[in-house]
Amino acid sequence: MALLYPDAHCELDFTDPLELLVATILSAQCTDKRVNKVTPTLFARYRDAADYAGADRAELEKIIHSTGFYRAKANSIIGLGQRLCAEHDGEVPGRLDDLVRLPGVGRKTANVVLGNAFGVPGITVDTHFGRLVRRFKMTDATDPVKVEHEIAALFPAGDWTMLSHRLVWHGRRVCHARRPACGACGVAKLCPSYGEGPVEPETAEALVRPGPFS
DNA sequence: ATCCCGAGGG
DNA sequence: CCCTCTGGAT
Repeated sequence: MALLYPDAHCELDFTDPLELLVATILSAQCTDKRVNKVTPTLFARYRDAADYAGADRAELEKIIHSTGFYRAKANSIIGLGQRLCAEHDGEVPGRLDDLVRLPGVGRKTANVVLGNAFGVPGITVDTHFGRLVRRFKMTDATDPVKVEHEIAALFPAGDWTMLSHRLVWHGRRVCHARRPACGACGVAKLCPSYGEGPVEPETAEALVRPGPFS
């Protein structure tokens, strides 16, 4: 597949596994700009897993407050530090099984870390990606695992980490949730949702209508 | 299925 | 004012 947006990039450009992991936890239900605003302070204050493990809860919450869900995120991050120290020698594990068991780390976060910090090609299905896929009717599934399999079948030997970045970017900047910019979309003509305005995945017709990949 | 939570856009 | 934001845990 042609690269639709050559300038697509990951705003959270961290190569350090721990920083990337923490930043990704913060990014839950939160825009990247707001995450980027707190990470300099955060990473200056806490440098390794032990720092997070022994963090003062109130202080940590204050630093990450503006990212929303600060209580749950602080819990996750402190618990994360403790678990890394107790079970992983203070290092971020590079295996999916281990990552997903960490507090505050789900499938999406784990895949981001694997792909970007460990170079493991993986598909990252997030809210943007999911919406885009449903609109494009690559699948009618909301199950991330099923979506990942569909994507894998469409792009067999590609760089899935970069592919995820590009499609996430596309979902964010073009295929908006509320009012998609179909005029700026390179694949609008291939999209079954195009021409009838915004079509939400819940609309049964959109799921039944034949598409280019069905 | 529901909760967690603040910020920014239309 | 209402919706959405690179989710995860219960």
